[in-house]
Amino acid sequence: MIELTSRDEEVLGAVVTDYIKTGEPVGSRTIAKRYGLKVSSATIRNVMADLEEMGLLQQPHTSAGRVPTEKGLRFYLDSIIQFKKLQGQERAMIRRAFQETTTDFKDLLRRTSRILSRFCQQAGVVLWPKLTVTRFKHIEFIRIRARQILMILISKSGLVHHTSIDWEEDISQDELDKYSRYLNELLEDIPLGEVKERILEEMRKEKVLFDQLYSRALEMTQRIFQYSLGDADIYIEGQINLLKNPEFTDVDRLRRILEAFEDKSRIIRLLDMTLTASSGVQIILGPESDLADLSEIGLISSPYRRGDTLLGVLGVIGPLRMDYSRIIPVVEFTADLLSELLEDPVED
Amino acid sequence: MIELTSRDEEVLGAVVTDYIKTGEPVGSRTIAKRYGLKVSSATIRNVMADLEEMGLLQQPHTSAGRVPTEKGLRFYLDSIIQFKKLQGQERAMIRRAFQETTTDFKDLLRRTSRILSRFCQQAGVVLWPKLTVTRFKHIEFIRIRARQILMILISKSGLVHHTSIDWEEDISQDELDKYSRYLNELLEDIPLGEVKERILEEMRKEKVLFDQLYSRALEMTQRIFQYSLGDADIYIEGQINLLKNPEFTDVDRLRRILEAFEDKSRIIRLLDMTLTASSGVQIILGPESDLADLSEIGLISSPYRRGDTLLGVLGVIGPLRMDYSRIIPVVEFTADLLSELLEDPVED
DNA sequence: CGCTAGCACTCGAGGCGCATGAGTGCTAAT
DNA sequence: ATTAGCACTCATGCGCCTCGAGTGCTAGCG
Repeated sequence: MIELTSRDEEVLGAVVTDYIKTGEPVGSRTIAKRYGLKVSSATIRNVMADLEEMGLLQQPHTSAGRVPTEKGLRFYLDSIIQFKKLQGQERAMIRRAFQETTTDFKDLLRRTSRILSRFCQQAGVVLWPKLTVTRFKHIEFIRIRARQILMILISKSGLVHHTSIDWEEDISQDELDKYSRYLNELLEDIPLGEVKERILEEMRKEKVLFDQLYSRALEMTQRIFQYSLGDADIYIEGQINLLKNPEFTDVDRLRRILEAFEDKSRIIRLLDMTLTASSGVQIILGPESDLADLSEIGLISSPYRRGDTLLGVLGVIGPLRMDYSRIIPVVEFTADLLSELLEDPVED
Repeated sequence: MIELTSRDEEVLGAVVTDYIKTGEPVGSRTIAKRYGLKVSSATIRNVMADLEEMGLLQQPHTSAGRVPTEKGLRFYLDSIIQFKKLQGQERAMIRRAFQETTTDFKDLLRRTSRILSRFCQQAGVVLWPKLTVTRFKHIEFIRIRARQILMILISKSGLVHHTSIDWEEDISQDELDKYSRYLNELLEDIPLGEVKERILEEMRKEKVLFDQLYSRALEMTQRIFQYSLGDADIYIEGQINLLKNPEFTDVDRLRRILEAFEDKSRIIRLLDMTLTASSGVQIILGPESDLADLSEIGLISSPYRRGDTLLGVLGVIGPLRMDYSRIIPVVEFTADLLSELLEDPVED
């Protein structure tokens, strides 16, 4: 563990703050003048030399100012940072942005992502919960044409999921309706994660009991649950904001990053890392993530929930140099707000 | 109408071809040497001077080669261009890309968009058809909680659309089921575009006939159809490919364009322009579109259909300087392929 | 009369040198 | 321990120059 005197911390804090603001290496004079330290620039220089030795700062070249290293940034985030409290006005703005709210779940998440991106001027991201955490509400089979069946699954919270499947034999709509009724009863209120087991269990019973009348229904459901559920998905919005960061004027660098976004599984893994941790805002700096091509970005994230169950994670992705002191409160507030919106008004 | 000698056309064609390939202004020598014209560079120079006078070419600065103007490009596209025939191999590749096909409609369109972007190394775009062209198949109301109802609408082709609405009074699921049954019968096989009228008509009847039993169902449906349907949507994929074009290394320019993409209604309008024209590949050059911020891009598009009905438009968006001779066949082929995939295998 | 060879001219791109100044590290004095 | 002072470093920007790709024009050729 690193031990710093309070002056060291002040200096490190000042360097990070200034660097975040300007994007330029910070010199000793600037700090002595602008950050209310009661010492001369020469002293600052000595301190900075120490910090450099500790690996918290670095010099792009000999005659330039200092820039925080990733380690220095991490230390700043862990120990020194002071948040800008969110103004009532800003809170109101975010709240208002949520106002024109559809009741559609996916829309809500996408909008959240957009709000994050707009308020932080970076890319906003929302991890869409695995379906498995929600409870079964309703299932419906619809015969689209011969041997093609559309299945619609609705969760208790109003999430709609649909897949169409090809089935070997043609099944009439009447028959399918029977299946629906049967399954709706069978699966009532079961968490979607447990449906598979429930079905298996039932299949064993059925085989013996009433002559496989519904075994086809069970098999069908089984097959559907096999694939399409399970996997999480994400919404990334406002990637264009990343273009505004001077660090990404280099097109090649930017492209590498956006290409990494293309492959969403990477980002999902990144977000998953923060999902395990029970709560609060988390920050992952690219280099810590061990994910190639993501080394130049940072993620500020917070889980959101409905009542007691963790649903997913939302956050902001930007360059390592971003205004953490402002974005962190925004992310936190947004997560709270979203959780609040998801709270069932009346549960019955 | 412009009249050109065949040599003029050859020269113009060569300039455009070379410019498209290299992105650099083209000099007279290059053309004389590389494009099999049997005349000297001096002659070419004279021809080019003529073409410039006609507004088909222009010079970035006095001592540079020529670059086609938008007018020149248009002329080239209308009269001179020769398509590279799509190799059987390429066809096979595109076909294969479609292979791993979900039966989900939206997925299919999104994938199409991605395929276009990948094969043309530009942004792919697919206009998602207005729901109104398809026919009614099934409707279902589900009570999510008190006073919140989820409506699911399924079209004959397996398209799923859902919205949730807040209703003033609480309605029991049993009651809602009645509505569903009633409406399913009432609206059977009606084009979604005509549902509104059908409902209005029915409302008039109902009011008199059986005591407004279903008037609530009608009103509900009415309200839903009011909003959420009707509007088209698009999938744009592979915007990152645009970064590869040297004309977009200038970040500001790129940002303007991507911001224009953000506001999808603009692009929709652009695509709509080509939807009216009954068929075949169409090309719109940015400056012709009268849409601000889109002046630096070109669109190559083709409608796709199911059987006889036009469903939507797909295409490729890129800089004005792109490889039309290759992209046009790709777009055409893809549109055909998609139409083919959408063809109902067995209609019943 | 159309084509071409030749030539003078234009002008952007890129390389070089130099001055500038922000910033450093070190040393000696307080 | 802090600071003033100084010599040193090096990226940046500017002016200058050269180079060469490309042009337009003119005169001569078939």
